[in-house]
Order: sequence, then C-alpha cells, then structure tokens
Amino acid sequence: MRFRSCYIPTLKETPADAEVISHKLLVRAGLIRKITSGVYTYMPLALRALRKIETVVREEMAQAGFEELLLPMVQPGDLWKESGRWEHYGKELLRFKDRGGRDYCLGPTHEEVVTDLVRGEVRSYKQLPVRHYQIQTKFRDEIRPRFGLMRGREFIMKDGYSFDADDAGASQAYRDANDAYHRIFSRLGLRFRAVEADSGSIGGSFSHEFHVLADAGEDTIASCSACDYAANVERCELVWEGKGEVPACPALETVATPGLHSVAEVAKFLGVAASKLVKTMIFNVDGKPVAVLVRGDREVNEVKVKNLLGAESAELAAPELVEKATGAPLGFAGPCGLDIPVYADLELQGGNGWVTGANKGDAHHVNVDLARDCKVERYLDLRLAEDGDRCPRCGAPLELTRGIEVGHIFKLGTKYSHAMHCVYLDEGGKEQEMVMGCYGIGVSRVLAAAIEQNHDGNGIVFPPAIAPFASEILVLDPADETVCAKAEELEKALASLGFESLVDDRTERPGVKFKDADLLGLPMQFICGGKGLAKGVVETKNRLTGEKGTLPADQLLEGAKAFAEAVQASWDARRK
RNA sequence: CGGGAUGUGGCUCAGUUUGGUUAGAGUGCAGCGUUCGGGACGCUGAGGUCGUGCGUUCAAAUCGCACCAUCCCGACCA
Repeated sequence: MRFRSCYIPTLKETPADAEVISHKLLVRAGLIRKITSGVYTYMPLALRALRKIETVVREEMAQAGFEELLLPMVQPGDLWKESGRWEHYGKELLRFKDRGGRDYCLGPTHEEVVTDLVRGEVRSYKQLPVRHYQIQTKFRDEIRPRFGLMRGREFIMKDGYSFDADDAGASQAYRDANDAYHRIFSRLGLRFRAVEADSGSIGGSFSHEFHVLADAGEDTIASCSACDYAANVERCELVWEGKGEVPACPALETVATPGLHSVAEVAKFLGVAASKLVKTMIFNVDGKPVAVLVRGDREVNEVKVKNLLGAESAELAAPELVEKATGAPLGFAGPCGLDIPVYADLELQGGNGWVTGANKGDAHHVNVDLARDCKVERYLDLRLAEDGDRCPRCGAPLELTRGIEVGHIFKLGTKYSHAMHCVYLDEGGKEQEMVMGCYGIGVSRVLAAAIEQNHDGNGIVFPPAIAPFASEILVLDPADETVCAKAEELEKALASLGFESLVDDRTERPGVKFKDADLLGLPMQFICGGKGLAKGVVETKNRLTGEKGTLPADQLLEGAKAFAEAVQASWDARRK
C-alpha cells in the first residue's frame, strides 16, 4: 500500500482537547478524528488495526464454540421494559420514539435482544447449548465520555451470549469464554491480568474482568504478590484476623473540636494517629440513611456497601440528609446515639479507644468503645483495599496497579431468562429457564489500551498483532528509479512472507518520513535510499527496541525474514 | 448533575486586564526558487460569521446577560 493512496493525516502538534497519551497519539498519527463528544471517526489506519483485533477475536470465539451473528442496534423499548432495565439502566440508555410514538433505544448491550431471539427459536433441551456473539457499534450516553477511545459514547464491542440447560453447562461456557479471552489478549501481545470483579448493572452472580496494565487505567486492581489472586479493588475481599484481647478503655468523653471536620484536622488537634479515628459516613441506601464506619485512615468501598446490604443503590448521602440523620453539621457525625442502622468495617471489631464525631457541631467523642457505647448492626468488609493489605487467599501483601478494562465475562444465571420467560422443555417435558452468560470485549478500547501500554516519546509502538501494517518501507529517494524498484521488490518479498507494508514514497524530505514512521509505530521499518543501496544494503529499524541494522540488497527475502524474526523475538521477550 | 477552565484561519496559540485604523504569529495548504539521510530555507498567495444570540456604547474579539459546545475534577456507569 502506498502512503500516498492511504489517508494518513499526521499532525505535528498535539490536539488541545486530548489528555491521555493514547488519545493524543491516535489523533496525531491520523487514526481517529472526533465528530462530537465521545464519538469518533475511525480513519483507514485505525480501521485496519481494529480489523486485526477483530480477526483474533473471531478466531478464538469460533474456537470456543461461539457463532457470529449481527443483532440490531435499534431496539424496541418493550424488550427493555420486560427485563426491567428500561427503568433501571438510567440515562446511559439513549431512548427515542419513532413516528408512531413507540419507544426505542440504541443498544448499549444486547441481553434483551438476544434473549428474545433465543426464546423464539429454542424449544427443546436438544437445541441447547446455544452460543452467539457479534462485533458491533454500541452506544452508551455516558455522563462523561473521556480519554478518546478509552471511554467513548459510541464504541465497538464484541459481545457474546451463552444459553445452557443447566448450571454445569453455563459454567462450562464461562470457562470456555475465559480461556478464549486469555488466548485473545495473549495473541494481541498485551500485558494483562484477569481479575475478580463486581457484576454491576449487567447483573449475575460471578464475573471476571480482563485488564490491560497501564498507568492511565481508570480502574485499580489488587493483585497478590505471591499467589495468582487478583481482583478489582471494588471487589477485593479483605480479611481481618482481629487484635486479640484489648484492655477496656476509660469512659467516653466529649471534647470540643471547634471548626475541625476532617480526619486530618481532628487527629492533629488531639495529637492522635488518623488510625485511631473512626469515620462515620452517612449513605443513602435505597432512599434511607445508613451509617458506615471505617477507620480514619481508610476509605469506604461503595460497591461493597451496596452489595453487602443487598441494596439497589448506595451512595454518599446529600448534606441535608446527613444533617437530618445526625442532627449535626457535616463533619461531626458519629455512631453514638444514632437512630439509623450502623454498619462497621471488620477492622473496627474488638478495638476501642476510638475518636468519633459527637453528632453535634464542634465536638467529638474520645475513648469510644463501639460495643459499649453504641449499637453496631453488623461488622462487614466495607473498606477499599490498599497497598500492602493481606491477600484473602494466602495472606501475602497485595499490590495495587492501574488497569484498563478491556474484557468482562459474567455468569448471568437466569436473571434475563426468568424476566423474559426464555425457557425450554427438558427430557421430562418440564419447562426450565435457560442459564445464561455474557462476555464482552471493548474492541475499540483494546486499540487505545494497546497504545497506552506501548508507546514512547516518538509515538506509537504497535504490537505486531495489532499494527495496521507489519512494516513501513521508507523510500528516501522517490525520484530514483533504482531505489523505487528496490522498494517494490522488498514489498513483494515481505508480502511473500505474509507481511503487509506501507510504502512511504511521498516526495517529502527524509526527516519527515522518519518522524512519521516513528509516530505511526509500525513494528518494522525498512529504510530504502540511495546511500544505503550504494553500499549494497537496505537499512532496518526495530520500532520497539530502536535497534538499527542492515540487510543485503541482493538478498531481500532472507534478510527481511531474519529481521522479522528478530522483531517478533523482541516482542516475545517484552511480554515476559 | 455539582465544581473549574476554554472557545480567534485546517492545527497550536497571542491579542481580551485598560473597547479605538485593515485581527496577528507559528504550523499546515497552493505557487516559484534554492535544498534534500531525523519534522530545511527564501519569496509570493489563498484561507477568519473572533462559539451563538441579545444588550451597553459614537465604536465590541475585548464590557454585561443568556445560551451552546469542548476539556478537566467529582458523582454516575461497566
């Protein structure tokens, strides 16, 4: 492919509205252009990269027994009303009416549509299991799209769905999908981690996320330094072995803390460590106030609060609700004397001598013994994991890293088949609900994540499996027929080895081509110029390592093959 | 939705505080010439409803109000 016949509008300057590196580079290298917030055009180079990703996904999904189909993007509101998500999905679901006034939405995900399909087709256990997937543009009206392709409103997703007769079958589908995902992200050349996760609004009982490890990730994942346990911090279980016997502390006292509401201020004023304070956070749980206690130096994990209390929603209460529940201004809430349910983190169990808010302005309690001085409903694992916390499996320290969620697999159980009456007749002729699973990969997000993980100061460093082309041939002297002929010969040699090339034969100065080649980040660079040919060589550069070399101009095929192997080897070494 | 910021040729920005000739620069684009192995140089040229609307004023990119859009932080979501 000629550079000139491919639309690659590279930019010298970084676009003003890009914040993260993948967004900047995708725009600068001419891969994407924004049309409106969170919605992008994929330019030819981006489309090629997406196709490479999709190819790997298709091959491995087929391997896992999934068949590709294409579901509609416009979906009738009635299906969503049936599943209950018309009300629950929130404003992310872009709704509209057709000319007849009927409700529709743009598909943010396809559980309803695929369940409707399957319930219409499958009657008997003999037709199960069913495994479908599709690769399609999704639309979620995100409140805050950001970071280019990392969190767009419109994005490309592979979504797969499995329907089984029983839980054993569903578990097998889940394992097959899990294996496929490991193969996919390995083949794509990404450093990733599969982690235990919360299942959020998709629902279901069990789920794993696949994260590409990169600092720009929006998620924090906790992984064990010793065993293979890893979990999203939202989900990461924390254990507390207790402190053993603690001597009783003196009676509770109230002290004046004028104008001090933050943990840091109170701790400093009283001359105690933040870990001796108890933070009392008032949550709005399904419309009712609930107090959640954690140690002063810890953070509450809202997802755990929601899940452990079995709530539909749990969020920090608005100031008015806090003041109403505690009878005190913000910053002075405490567990003593509250007449709302109080839940405390495990870590607070058995300790005493705490400092808490006194539920009145400018005052705190000291020498608080939770068991003696107030009523704690239950002690639960409610806090956010931190660096150095103990692994729930083996007790070794946990490490926190940032990750970009590129895949998520769920065991749905019968959530949708129950709500939408997706059933089959078993061997006894008895009606049974199908057991479902769903499995997503953010295809366009994979592209962004690959760049977040693989770039340097000069531009993108594409992993070979994702690169739009395997190589770039820089024709430094496009007016020289010998040079052009050699470049063409090289392109053919590479093609015979299965490598596609982008041939930069623009009438630009060499410096421009070098800069653009590094920016685009194709794994192999071949520099074909008069100077090299005069010495009988074509020069090479490994984009990943920066290593330069030469190959004999009269043995292009052998030379290119050896270089390609060296480049692949450098990538294999990087993954380890 | 709360907080913050920005909106000026395709792109990156100056000019706005203190209103006052024909709105500038760099880059990119077109032409000519000299160059030609890590984003060359000179000359010429095209390209702007100064986000939109209303208002204040003799006069608005500049002041006021409203709206819109974009970005960041938060909440939300997965």
